[in-house]
Amino acid sequence: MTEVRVRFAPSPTGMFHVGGARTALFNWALAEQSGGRFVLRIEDTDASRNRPEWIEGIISALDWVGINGSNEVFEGPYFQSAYEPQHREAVAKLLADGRAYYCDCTRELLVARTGSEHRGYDGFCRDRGLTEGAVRFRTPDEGVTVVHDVVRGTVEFPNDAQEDFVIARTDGSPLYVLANAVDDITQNITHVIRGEEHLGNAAKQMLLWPALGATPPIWGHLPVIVNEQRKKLSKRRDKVALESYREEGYLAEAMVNYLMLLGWGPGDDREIMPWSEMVPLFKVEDVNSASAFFDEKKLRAFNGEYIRALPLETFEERCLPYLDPSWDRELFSKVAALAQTRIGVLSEIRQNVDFLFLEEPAFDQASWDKAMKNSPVEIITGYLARLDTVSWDPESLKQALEEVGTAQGLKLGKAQAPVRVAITGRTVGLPLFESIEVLGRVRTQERLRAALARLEG
RNA sequence: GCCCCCAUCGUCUAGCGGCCUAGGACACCGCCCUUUCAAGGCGGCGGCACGGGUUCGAAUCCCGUUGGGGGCACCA
Repeated sequence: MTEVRVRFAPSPTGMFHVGGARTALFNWALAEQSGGRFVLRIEDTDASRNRPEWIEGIISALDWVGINGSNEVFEGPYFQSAYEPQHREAVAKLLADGRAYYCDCTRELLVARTGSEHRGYDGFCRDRGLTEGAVRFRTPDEGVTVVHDVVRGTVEFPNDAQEDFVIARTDGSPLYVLANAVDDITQNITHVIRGEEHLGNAAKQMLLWPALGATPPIWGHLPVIVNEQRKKLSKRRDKVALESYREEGYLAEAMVNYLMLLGWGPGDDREIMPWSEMVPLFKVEDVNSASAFFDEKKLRAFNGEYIRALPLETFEERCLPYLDPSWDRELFSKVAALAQTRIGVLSEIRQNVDFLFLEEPAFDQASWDKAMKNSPVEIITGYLARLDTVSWDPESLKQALEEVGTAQGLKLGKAQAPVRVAITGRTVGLPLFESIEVLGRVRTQERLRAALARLEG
């Protein structure tokens, strides 16, 4: 069998998004498992909508999920704009072969003639023998065009519903369907695995490939990823940029794992699985043909798993970007392990440990009110009284508060609340006595006194 | 309007004619553990859209209905 050559062909018209990442990953898995090639082709032929930073974004996002040139499977990136001569050549060939013809009908003229916005082109210029204008591909009038799709099976398109579509503008510049097919042909692509929105293009390209003297590739159209309204993820409405997830503190490994499971499963009951184990198991044929909802809750759960699996030191390093540079690294190290089981996204590290570094804990009134319900003054005063002499370890610190609580008829669960808020500013957080131990005697006393003042003030 | 795709718990999926009393995961709800919150353990809730066939037998095959979605540019 010939080498598998897949491609991923994004157009740089915005932030790179999760749907694109999944498509890329599926292609990447295919190439990697077969020892084939993954071709990255940037489809930058719409200059008005392209921006260099979007191209940069695509490359760095792919790199983040593990798709990059350090693996020999990777080929490119190629830029579609560089191949315009070939595209024009193909148009010329189609024209010369009589497979395409010039057309000078304007949109308005066409609508006027057919009496409908939706009837499509009527073939008016087919035999007018024009020598300039837009170029249309002559489609068959009867029969069906069959697309054999690895995820959907046999899909038939009636030819009478297929208009003679435009392959080059009046100014001679080639259009997407044509350029895309030409590039796939010249780059020897064997499998075109892309989003479902291209299924209609496959019907056109199924006609184009043979007309250009090539055997059509194996097609595979992946289901779209949808939002809670079951609509295709949109850059406008939805949080789709891979970069934003990365910034929030999602680990690439978790994102990759989650994305692969959107429409595909390894077949057994496992879900958390490293890339290396998914690759040999992946089959496009097994990809679900129904659209899939992007569930950030589940992504977050996956991310939590991956965060907890990190060696402590690695975890600390990964947290650094979310902490102030001025914050003492050693101090952070003392509580990092306690925080590791408590966050689902790296950025959440901050609210867990900030009390250690801030001059004054970040109080919010609601937490304060909630915690200062049961004899807070007595508790804090009582605890303060013991802090001068108590042995400074979690167990002793706990015992001391327990006793103070008992004196007020409160169990530890209740008694710790005012102290916790006084110390950390929050009602939930890391284990209290470990936190106090790390904070230190002096700062702890200061905070308790400050809380007292606030209670009495 | 035309073309096309899709349909298993709320969500992602397993299932590819009998192993299904439909399995797992996330979410949700209990309980245990417990200094809060997590993590962990145990348990629970919850689904084959509907109607016809085919078959000894259908979540699995066929048809229809309904419901979702994608596409119909001299964009990509």
